[in-house]
Amino acid sequence: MSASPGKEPRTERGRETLRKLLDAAAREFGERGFHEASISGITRQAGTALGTFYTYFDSKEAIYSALVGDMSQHVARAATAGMSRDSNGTVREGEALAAFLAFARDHKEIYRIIDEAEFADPASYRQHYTGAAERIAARLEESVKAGVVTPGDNEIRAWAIMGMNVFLGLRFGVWDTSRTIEEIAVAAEALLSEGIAAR
Amino acid sequence: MSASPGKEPRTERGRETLRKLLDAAAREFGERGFHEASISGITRQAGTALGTFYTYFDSKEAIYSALVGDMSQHVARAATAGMSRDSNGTVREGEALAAFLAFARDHKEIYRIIDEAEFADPASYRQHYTGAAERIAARLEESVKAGVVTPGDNEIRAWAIMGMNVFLGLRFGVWDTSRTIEEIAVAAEALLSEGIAAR
Amino acid sequence: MSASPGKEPRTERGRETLRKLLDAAAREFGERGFHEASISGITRQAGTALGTFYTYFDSKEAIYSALVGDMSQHVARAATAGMSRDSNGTVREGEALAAFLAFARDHKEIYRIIDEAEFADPASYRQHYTGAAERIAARLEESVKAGVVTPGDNEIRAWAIMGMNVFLGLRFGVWDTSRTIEEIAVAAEALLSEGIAAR
Amino acid sequence: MSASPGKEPRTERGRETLRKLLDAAAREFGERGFHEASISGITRQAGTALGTFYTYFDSKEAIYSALVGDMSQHVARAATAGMSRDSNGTVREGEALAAFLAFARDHKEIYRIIDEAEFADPASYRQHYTGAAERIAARLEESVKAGVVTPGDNEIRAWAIMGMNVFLGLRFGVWDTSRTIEEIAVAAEALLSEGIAAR
DNA sequence: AATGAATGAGAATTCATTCAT
DNA sequence: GATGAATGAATTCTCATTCAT
Repeated sequence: MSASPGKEPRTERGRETLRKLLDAAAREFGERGFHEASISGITRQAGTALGTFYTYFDSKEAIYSALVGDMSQHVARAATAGMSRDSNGTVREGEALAAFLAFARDHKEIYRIIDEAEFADPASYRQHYTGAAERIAARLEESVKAGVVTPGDNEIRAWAIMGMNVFLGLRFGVWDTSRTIEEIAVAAEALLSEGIAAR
Repeated sequence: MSASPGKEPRTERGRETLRKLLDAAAREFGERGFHEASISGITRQAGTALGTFYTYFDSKEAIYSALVGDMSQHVARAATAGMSRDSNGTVREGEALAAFLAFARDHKEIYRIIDEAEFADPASYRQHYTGAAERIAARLEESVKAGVVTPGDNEIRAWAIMGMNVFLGLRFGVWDTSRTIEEIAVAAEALLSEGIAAR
Repeated sequence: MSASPGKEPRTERGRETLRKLLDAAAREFGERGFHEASISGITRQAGTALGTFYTYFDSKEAIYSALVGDMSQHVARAATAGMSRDSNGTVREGEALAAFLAFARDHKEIYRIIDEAEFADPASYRQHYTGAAERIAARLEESVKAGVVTPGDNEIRAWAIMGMNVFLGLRFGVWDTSRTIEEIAVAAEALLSEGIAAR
Repeated sequence: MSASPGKEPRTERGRETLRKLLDAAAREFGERGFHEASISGITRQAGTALGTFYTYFDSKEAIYSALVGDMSQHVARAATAGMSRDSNGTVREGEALAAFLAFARDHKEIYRIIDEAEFADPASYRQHYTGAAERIAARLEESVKAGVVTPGDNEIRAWAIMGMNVFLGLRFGVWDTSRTIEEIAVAAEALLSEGIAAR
């Protein structure tokens, strides 16, 4: 399913091996990073022979790309899942941030894998963040229509919000977990809804 | 000055060679990224012999570290230089963002170099962003005292603002320059000062 | 029939598969040469599964050998077929060359396959050229008896004639076809019958 | 001198190493053929480290190409050297053949290296044989002017003569040396000067 | 200080062949 | 007979680092 073109497994046994390889790759890339990771490390963790890797993937880049795509979906799903059905506006963005922070704490390797794509697989990296920004912008659009968000340039806002989330996730999700997620999310939502200028 | 300890140049000629190596390294790392870059690529661009590299640096990591430190200072100086003497509060942050965007457009390699440090030299990466966040937080503190910014958790705010800046810089500084810097800075400052919630 | 010993097909379906493999091998070896050719390339072109190859052949060498033998027969038959029933002497050799040139133009892969056997399967190579030389020598013998060719060392002559044919075939059959076959054959026959020394 | 571009040695020590590599390559390719030969085999025979190979050559193909060029010159020089100062016409061609046969007997590896180039490095192969044919054609031209050779298509004749020589060299120079060189050369010259048709 | 040759560990990739289904 | 997944040895090539001059 995420094998290289022409290398899709045709039997059940093949599908199992492919899955083992992808799982092993997530571990290997997560632990060692793209460049330090090795195909033989992946197959060792997967419990297959070295050559088996090439039954399903063309190269190290190919499996990495497949993986980034996979994980990008996971992150998107986690953020969406964190939003309550009927919230909108800055509240909804706060929920998304909280969900993202929780996800980052649980899946530190995903952070590493997606962000290293900026250098190892730029196309996937761009696609991941462009997609995320578009989803935020679409939510803002909706909220503007609903009258809970002021009109404005939602593309710029979306990239600003995403940047906030990513850096808060790195700082308070991955590097240091001594603060509660609540705390971070509340502060960020306040900034987002009312700004910080004294009036 | 940024040579490895014990390898500082002692003559004028030595200082020149060191400078040539650092400039060449900025180009090489900027063009090819840390892992694809090679020492021989650096010395080729510097016009020196391969062995000369080790007269000034202990390793590839060492010169990379030196470079990240260098660039980190440049970025900080550029942001500071963009702020007018007597501005404060969100206005000052808007000016810092504008200055940063201008710098990013002129020095696209900084993203490649500083951000890849997350994987190639995590200590420098952390130091760069921690330093930047501290400077933002300190400015906010001042502004709170001056009464132009509401009291709040300035550490969280600082990381949020920094994230905004970094992603706006990547999206509208490096990837696509069809929007004016003004436009971006104004929208970001509005978000920052008043938020986006309708009242 | 040309399968490896003990692997001859026993059913009609088997005979078809064998034929598909041999045809595919001619294409694969012709296009890519012995070393670049791969079993999987052969089975891909044949439209069979990889493992099926080993139902009929013991190894890559085995099918290559079978193929060289096949082609060797084709070449011999083509040369013979070009000779008119009652010609002899140098006329007959001229006809054989013309037939060979026509064959080479139509089957450029034979050079690639037969000549590469010098390195990939020396026994077959030797057998091919020794056989061809013997046939030429036998024809010369006949012609000597018929009084149209002067007595002489027909083994040496046969190898000389064969060398001529092979290089004229490569140069004017495979590499460049701007000259007519007639032209080449006439010039070669003249050389062969009267030599080139002025008298 | 025959290193890959940009890899020419700059010191005496370098020139020595390059020479060792080329000599080792001639042995390795001669013994094992292009495909069976390995870089590590070459460096083992040369007594250098594996990596040293890449100080001078870009690839296995590159050193092979350099070698074919080298050997092509050797062969040409040997054939020329065998011709007596004032001979011409078919006599001269007979001398060239005798010289070539002697050379082939002494340097069987050269035969193998140049002929395998048809598959491993076609450009060099073509260049080698095209050059040889041009030299023969030029000699014939001269002899025609001198009145010792009849006018005719000297390009076709040259390729025919070259083919004769190559196959006689393979058969009676490399495969089997039970006949004397004299014997072969005399028979070939007779064929060439008077042809074999009875009159 | 500068030079550039030498080193060798390390990694990706290929592919003939085997074998269970 | 046919299938296609699994195997792993073998090979090429890279490059940071050392060192003699």
